[in-house]
Amino acid sequence: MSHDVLYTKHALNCHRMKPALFSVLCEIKEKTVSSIHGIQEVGPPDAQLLRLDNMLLAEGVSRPEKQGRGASAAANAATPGGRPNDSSLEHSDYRAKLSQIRQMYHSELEKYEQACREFTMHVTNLLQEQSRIRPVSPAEIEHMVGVIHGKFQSIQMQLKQSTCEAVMALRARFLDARRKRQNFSKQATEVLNEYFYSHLSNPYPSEEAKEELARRGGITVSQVSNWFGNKRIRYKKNMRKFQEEATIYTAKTAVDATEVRGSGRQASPPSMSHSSSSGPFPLTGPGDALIRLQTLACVQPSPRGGGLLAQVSLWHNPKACGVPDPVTSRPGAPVVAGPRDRRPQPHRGLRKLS
DNA sequence: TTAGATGATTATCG
DNA sequence: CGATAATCATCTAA
Repeated sequence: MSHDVLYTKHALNCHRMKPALFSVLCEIKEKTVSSIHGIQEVGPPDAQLLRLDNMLLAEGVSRPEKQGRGASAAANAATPGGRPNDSSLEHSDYRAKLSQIRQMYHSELEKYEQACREFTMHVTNLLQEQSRIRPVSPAEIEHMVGVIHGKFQSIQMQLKQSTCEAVMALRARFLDARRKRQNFSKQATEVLNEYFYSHLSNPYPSEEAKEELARRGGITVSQVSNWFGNKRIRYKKNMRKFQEEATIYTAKTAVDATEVRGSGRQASPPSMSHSSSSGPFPLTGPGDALIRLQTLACVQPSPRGGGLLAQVSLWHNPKACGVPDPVTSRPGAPVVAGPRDRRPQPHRGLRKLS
């Protein structure tokens, strides 16, 4: 059958009317060429594609499949605070999964490019073949190639899109700090509680105090802020739960004070290199004793409502002492929406990758 | 295995 | 912007 094709083609090429046919085709083409040029839809500016490319590059999914075997393992230092802060194990897990994604991405990309090349070649050959029968300008071939590349590029964009989503999910999975929360060290909680209970009347450390606490506890300043935020709210929520802790730490500071005052200093306060004007920490204010009295007042069983002392203002908020009001608080009440409108919160995790 | 403790995040307010 | 209140997700002791 291919003989037939070859034969007809050959016959056509040698036909005596061929030049005439060719010129007619040229004429028709001349009329329709404007419409071809009209289809100049070559491309959206591709801001989206650019963003995807940038992100893939930033995540290390694109080009350089770095093979840093051997030397990279030793380069894992401790956090500035002190503890080793693990992360090498999960980090390797993360990198393994990222590498998997990258492999998939590259193999798919390679497949697409291969297919694109083959298809382009095929079409080009076809057009060149036809150019002997009908007029086909190089610009037209160029245009066809451009169209093909555009199509394949849109396919690649889908690939990049899904790869980006996979990487984002991976990042969210591993980088969400809540997923690998670690309790603070004894030292850190000690330092924080010490400050909190010796400043019960105003447990709002200044920025410098936060830095100092962070340094002494081996944690970050924002962790100090988080801790104080949590502590204030939870202490206020029910103070009876913290009574024991309070007595422990207030007693501790009291003992420390007497020790320091009595024998010069035998138990050296943890390295106060920071002898600024305000000193390490301000001494206990006169209001703290009162607060402790409030605590004790709340602790008393006092079966009917909180004690009278419980109404004294605590920090900024004049209400709420440890004992929840039996009238207004309904532990078993149907919590449909709660006092705060929590929306469905779609896609927890895609935040925070700037 | 589970309930409570706890560090971090989110939404909202001044 | 920092504080608060609620909530999430993990850790830990029983």
